[in-house]
Amino acid sequence: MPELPEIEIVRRSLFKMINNAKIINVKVKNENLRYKISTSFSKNLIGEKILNIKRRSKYLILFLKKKLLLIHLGMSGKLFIVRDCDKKIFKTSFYYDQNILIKHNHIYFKLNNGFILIYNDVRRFGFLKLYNKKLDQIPFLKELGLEPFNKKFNLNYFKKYVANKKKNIKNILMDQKFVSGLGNIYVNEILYMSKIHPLRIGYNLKEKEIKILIYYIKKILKIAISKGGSSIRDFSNPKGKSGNFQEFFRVYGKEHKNCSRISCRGRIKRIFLSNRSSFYCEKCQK
DNA sequence: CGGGACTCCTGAGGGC
DNA sequence: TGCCCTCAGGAGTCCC
Repeated sequence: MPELPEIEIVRRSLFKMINNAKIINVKVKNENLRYKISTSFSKNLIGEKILNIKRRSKYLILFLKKKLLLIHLGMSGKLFIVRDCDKKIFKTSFYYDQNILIKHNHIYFKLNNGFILIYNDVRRFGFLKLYNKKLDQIPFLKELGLEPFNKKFNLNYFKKYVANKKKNIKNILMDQKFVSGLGNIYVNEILYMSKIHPLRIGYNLKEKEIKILIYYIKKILKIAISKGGSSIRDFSNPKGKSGNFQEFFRVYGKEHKNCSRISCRGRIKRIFLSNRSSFYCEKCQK
């Protein structure tokens, strides 16, 4: 599901509602996520207070007193916050919200502020891991490239990385070791806005094009965050509110439609790169 | 190195 | 109605 803007929306929502809360109970309904939840997971979390909530790339990090809880939502992971008014909620891996069946609740965190935090994940590609380490010692985070909003993510960094890369630009932008937080939707949108073809080879990019790419990477992510992220299928923040950046998509999912640029009106094509859909305008993306 | 195929998993949507 | 197929905001591995 989620890329940087969606994770940032989730983080802000969590921060408002559960920062400083104490975890008073944890129930694991299904330990078979991407990585198996360890048997000591609940025991190690009960009694801990949430002291801060940060985002790095597509990861959420809950800071506890001496521990860190790392959360990755994979493709379909969600965090819900519900009022702790239904005593039955801990007994099942589903519940009804306004008569809608919510399935695939895998972990419940009962908090001392009247809320329950729920980890829900249909496809179970996401994971949660508890660490006694410091942030800079966590393997998943150590390998990540720069955040797009980091000042060091600039022309020099980009040029240097791309200089002798034979990779195409789509896969370069998708590579979390280069720039972290972009995923399939936003890379499609960024390349479209930059008028750059997804198959362009890294070392062939001109300085001017790199500048444009950097500009749109930051700009599109910022706008997406301001719109509450993208809700195609069913992304929502932990309070259940959807984002609406999907209404502003210019290419993603627009195969066979005309380019939205009035001066172009070319056709939007779809190709597959590394098994992922790539949408682009065959006329204006060079 | 790079890219394609395939893996994890469930469900929505289209075609017939 | 149902069945079969493809595809899905991620990311890793294996193979050529």
